[in-house]
Amino acid sequence: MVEENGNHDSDPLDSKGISVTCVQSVIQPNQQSVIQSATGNIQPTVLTKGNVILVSKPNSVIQTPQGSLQTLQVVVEAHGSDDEDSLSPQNNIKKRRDILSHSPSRRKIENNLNTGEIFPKIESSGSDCDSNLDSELSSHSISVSSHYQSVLPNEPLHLPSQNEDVQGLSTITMTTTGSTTGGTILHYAGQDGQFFVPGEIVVMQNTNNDTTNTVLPEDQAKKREIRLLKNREAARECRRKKKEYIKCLENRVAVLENQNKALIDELKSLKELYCSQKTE
DNA sequence: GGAGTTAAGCGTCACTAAAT
DNA sequence: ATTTAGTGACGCTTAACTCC
Repeated sequence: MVEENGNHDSDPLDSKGISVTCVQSVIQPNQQSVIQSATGNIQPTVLTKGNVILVSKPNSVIQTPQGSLQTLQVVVEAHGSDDEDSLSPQNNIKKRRDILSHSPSRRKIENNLNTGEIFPKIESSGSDCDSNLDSELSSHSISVSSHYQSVLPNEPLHLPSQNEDVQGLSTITMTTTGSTTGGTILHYAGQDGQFFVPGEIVVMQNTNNDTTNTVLPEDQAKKREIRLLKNREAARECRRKKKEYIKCLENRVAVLENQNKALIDELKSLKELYCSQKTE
């Protein structure tokens, strides 16, 4: 709630979102004071010169033994790490952007795919249901470099080399047998299993030997879903903190400007006093 | 009222540092 | 080495605003 501190090491926002911070001297009392926040908490605090009073609630008040009251603005400041992060080497940023420019967003890829009408359009509305569908679709699609092979009924189905151990594709030898209306019956070679596939069959063949995401197990999709959910919440929290940080910086600017103005006025009056005493 | 612009917010991806 | 949390960047949507 209230912190009096002289160094710059404290975290601006603790894990519970309570602002605890310190900035350079905004208020410099040199006697014992009572800090009273708007919530009514009273903490006797000794303030030495150069320290700072920060409150997380607006309209808090400082009360000195002399009885003078001072309404405070909320001032919260993050420690230097944020600024340091933003000052990372230029080539580092360039590198990142380079990578990003060569790695278009998933949505973009989806749009490209959608124009080919291979997949149903994926709506990104953020609902759980949609994100399920989203994750499932992206889980089961092969990489962008995959190509597609159309198979017509009664035609032999050409799969990747059977020597390749491509999970879910080459390990299953299939032949198309007699087509039924609007679909094809597929048989697993050497097994009794068979299933009906309505419409034209499209085989997605992975060309880069990446076997890991050909078919993702259910728990992998679930993991992804959890990761996305967590990241979504993390992003929300991150934005909230950022907003708060910017607000606090703006408040600090206002306070420092006021202080600067007061100091200029004080200097001016002292100069006048000095001049008048000198002329006497 | 429709078109264009802008700012804010969101979800996602990629990356990093810290924790395990 | 792997996992996790935090964050910058990107693309998208939407609301508010301005101009014609």
